[in-house]
Amino acid sequence: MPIQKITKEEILKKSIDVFRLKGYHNTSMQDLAEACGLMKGSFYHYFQSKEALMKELLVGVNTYLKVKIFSIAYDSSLQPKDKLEQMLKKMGRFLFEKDGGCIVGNTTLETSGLFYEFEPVLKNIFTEWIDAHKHIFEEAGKPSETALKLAQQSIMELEGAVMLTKLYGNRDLLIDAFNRTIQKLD
Amino acid sequence: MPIQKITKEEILKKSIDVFRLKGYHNTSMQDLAEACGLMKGSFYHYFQSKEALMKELLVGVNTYLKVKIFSIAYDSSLQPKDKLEQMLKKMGRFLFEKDGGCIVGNTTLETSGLFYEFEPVLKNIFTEWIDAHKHIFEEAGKPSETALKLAQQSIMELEGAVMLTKLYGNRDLLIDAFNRTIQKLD
DNA sequence: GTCTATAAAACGATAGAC
DNA sequence: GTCTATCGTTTTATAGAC
Repeated sequence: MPIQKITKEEILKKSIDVFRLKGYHNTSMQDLAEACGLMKGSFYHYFQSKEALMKELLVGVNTYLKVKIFSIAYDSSLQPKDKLEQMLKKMGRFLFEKDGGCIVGNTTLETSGLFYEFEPVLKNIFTEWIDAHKHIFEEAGKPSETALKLAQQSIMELEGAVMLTKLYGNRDLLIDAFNRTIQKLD
Repeated sequence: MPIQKITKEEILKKSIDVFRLKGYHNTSMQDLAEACGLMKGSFYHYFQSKEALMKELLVGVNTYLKVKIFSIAYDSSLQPKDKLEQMLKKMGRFLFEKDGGCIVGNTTLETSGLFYEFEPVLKNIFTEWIDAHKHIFEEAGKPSETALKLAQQSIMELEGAVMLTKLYGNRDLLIDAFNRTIQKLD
């Protein structure tokens, strides 16, 4: 029995870094293989196709965000402002951990309208993200409709900030966006 | 057989539609050729490479935006609010004319950090866009630093709105972002 | 004949898949 | 490793306009 050099989870983790840096179409199986220390053919023992790999990766990101970040919005031991601050702090780490910006935003712009395979999970991520912010704004006393608009606005501004941060290499733009999101609680 | 089927300008115009729909890497010379009614080899009569074609295309977009849209910010016959409304209205037409969202935002997320060839023109577009908004906010009485932040915030929110509009197919998100930009004048 | 826009064919490289 | 398809690109040929 051959030894297992790498687990499926480790492949997914390494692949995120490559995809967020190079994009979906511009990343080859060869690129992923090199990042994982595998022969490119070996990938097909773990995943049916490049598309299936990307889809599983996005589902994993969805789970991570839901469990580790969005869940903070529903933690009853925290005040609204603390919730928002903690969420944004963790989101900042998620975005800045490696170069390349936001894998969710990048993949959305690159594939939505083309690959119906990715759309459900991408929509789910943004919907849960918006819902989490909405919940906090409601808890802070905003009417439901207002809370929704503020939440949508926050997420749009963050994704736009990530875009300009990636282009200009200036993280202050994202910090500003974080601060404005917190000010929306008032 | 006619000696010229298409002009360089027409090629650029048709290519924008393909690139914004399919993205840069996922668009093949074959795709562009079909959109233009040419053989793919014939493209090299007009452009040195796919990269050179994209760069010229982006420079053309920059010129279009500068002349047709950003210039409104400096039209002395208009009030600040009218300027902003006209700019956003024209930007909306530019974004919704065809499917695929914003060619500038799409290309930024797909190529910045990878292709240094595109970065100068992409940066220039965003800088001129932000400057135009900043100018209007200053004219409306905002201090320079405040005007800059409001301008950056507006552009980030618009690009984020385009992203979610592309994903959800719901243009109301962009309309809301337009309206909030106008409200920032108060 | 010369010039030019296009077609046609073929190149080496690399893609995703097995 | 090996397949086949397709990528971006290059080269060659051809069809009109002068």
